[in-house]
Amino acid sequence: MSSVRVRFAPSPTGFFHIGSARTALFNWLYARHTGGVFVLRIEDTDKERNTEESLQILLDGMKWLGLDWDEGPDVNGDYGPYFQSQRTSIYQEYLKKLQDAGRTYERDGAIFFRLEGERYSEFDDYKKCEIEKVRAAPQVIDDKVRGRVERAEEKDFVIFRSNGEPVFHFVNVVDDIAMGITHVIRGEDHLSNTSKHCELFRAFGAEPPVFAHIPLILKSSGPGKMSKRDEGALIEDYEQNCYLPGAVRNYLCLLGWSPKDDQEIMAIDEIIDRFDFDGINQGNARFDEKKMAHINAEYIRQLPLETLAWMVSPILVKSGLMDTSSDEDYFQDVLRVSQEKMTALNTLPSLIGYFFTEDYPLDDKTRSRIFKKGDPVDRVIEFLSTMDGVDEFTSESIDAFFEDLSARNGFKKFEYFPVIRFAVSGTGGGPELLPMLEVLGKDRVKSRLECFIKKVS
RNA sequence: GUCCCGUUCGUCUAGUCAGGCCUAGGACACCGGGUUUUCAUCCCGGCAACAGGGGUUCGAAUCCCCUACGGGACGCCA
Repeated sequence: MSSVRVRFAPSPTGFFHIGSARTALFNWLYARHTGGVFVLRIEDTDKERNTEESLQILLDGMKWLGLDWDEGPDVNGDYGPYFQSQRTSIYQEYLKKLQDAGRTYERDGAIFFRLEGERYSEFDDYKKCEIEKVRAAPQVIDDKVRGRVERAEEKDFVIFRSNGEPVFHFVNVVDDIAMGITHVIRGEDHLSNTSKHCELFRAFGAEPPVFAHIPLILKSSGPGKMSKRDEGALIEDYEQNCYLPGAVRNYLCLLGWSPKDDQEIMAIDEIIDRFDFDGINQGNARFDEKKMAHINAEYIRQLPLETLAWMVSPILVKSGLMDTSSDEDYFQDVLRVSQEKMTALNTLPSLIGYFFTEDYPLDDKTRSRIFKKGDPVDRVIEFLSTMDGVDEFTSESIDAFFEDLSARNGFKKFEYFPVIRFAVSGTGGGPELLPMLEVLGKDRVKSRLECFIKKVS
């Protein structure tokens, strides 16, 4: 039995940031690795930004990534409620403890937390004014990622605003105590807050949890950490763009954590098994959309055909290429020959669209390439006029037919292939030609070739 | 400005804690070749890094110090 309790404590802001998602992921991985409990706590004290919709985006994102929580919204636990907006009485109770201990005072209507130590006054270059400082004892944390970090807080800080609401540092610590959180895994941007939090833990007579400050995700180019405006920063966009959640999750695992051998594509169970603090890096990681796309492509190509089919079907329906009455066997055949060429699901309408419509566009670049030397249409006419001789329309028989044709008239196969591909698909790429022709079927190929001849003549 | 954290190919990283096994490994990207007589797949090859300077040591990517650079925090935001 494990006693580990970790939490992810997002505040709903209307989007699910990739950095938050990775923090959630690392907490989740650690909980699953240790057999501990993963708590989802919603920090919704900022009333302005917290709407029902914002919460939904967050929960959807968590579910999409497969990060299930053991306690939190919709999942009852012994430490609820899990919305900070519903915990005001708990905060009042804890505030009273500090007040009774003489660790608070009021100024300008706000309640401050009083540090212990020698007080003095100093000009603050940052705030450009004289402020009261405190020589407090340094708080030493034994960070699981960074090792020993020592920092002294030097100013009293607000714990309740003048409007009566508690601030982040206060609720965060109180909830961690009240919810029995044992390990706090969060972004490095909180490292400097940790001395504040330790002061509070100690003032409450509680031993601080184990801290692990994970590196931040930096924008792919330019300075600074990833912000919501950067390309690829929002989890909901990946869902929108038909990324596979497992691929996104796999990539996120690799940003700031390493299994230490050269493995990259890993099943989630294996990652859970191998995930631990010593695999977490100290340096920040720069986001790389190309690598993300690469891992997504690997996942797509490994997908079982049935799974691929139900993922792709709505995409094609949406783009108007397919409807519910479409031929299921044909659809599966198309996917079977095309899967190895796929790199992204949202580009599928352009990659395999021609399988589903007779009104496919002819790519200009390919057209000029094919028509550069001589008139290849003759070849199409020739093939069309003799293709009735092919009984079974399979890769093998079509291949044999071309061999035969070549032997008779002296043309090489490659003098037929490009133009025939172009004629039946309008593109210069795609699956291997012969299997593709087989899937399209004799009738479709024949009528497309006829149309093509009319179109280009 | 003050405090905290960091720094290995363009990028993610292995190697650092326990100094010799490192001629520094893998992956993405890029470049070249091949397969596929197509391509956005696949295979092979190539390019490319220990931030700089001082120490310690027989020996330093690895330990120590300094500098530079990067990141973060310094809110009655979270």
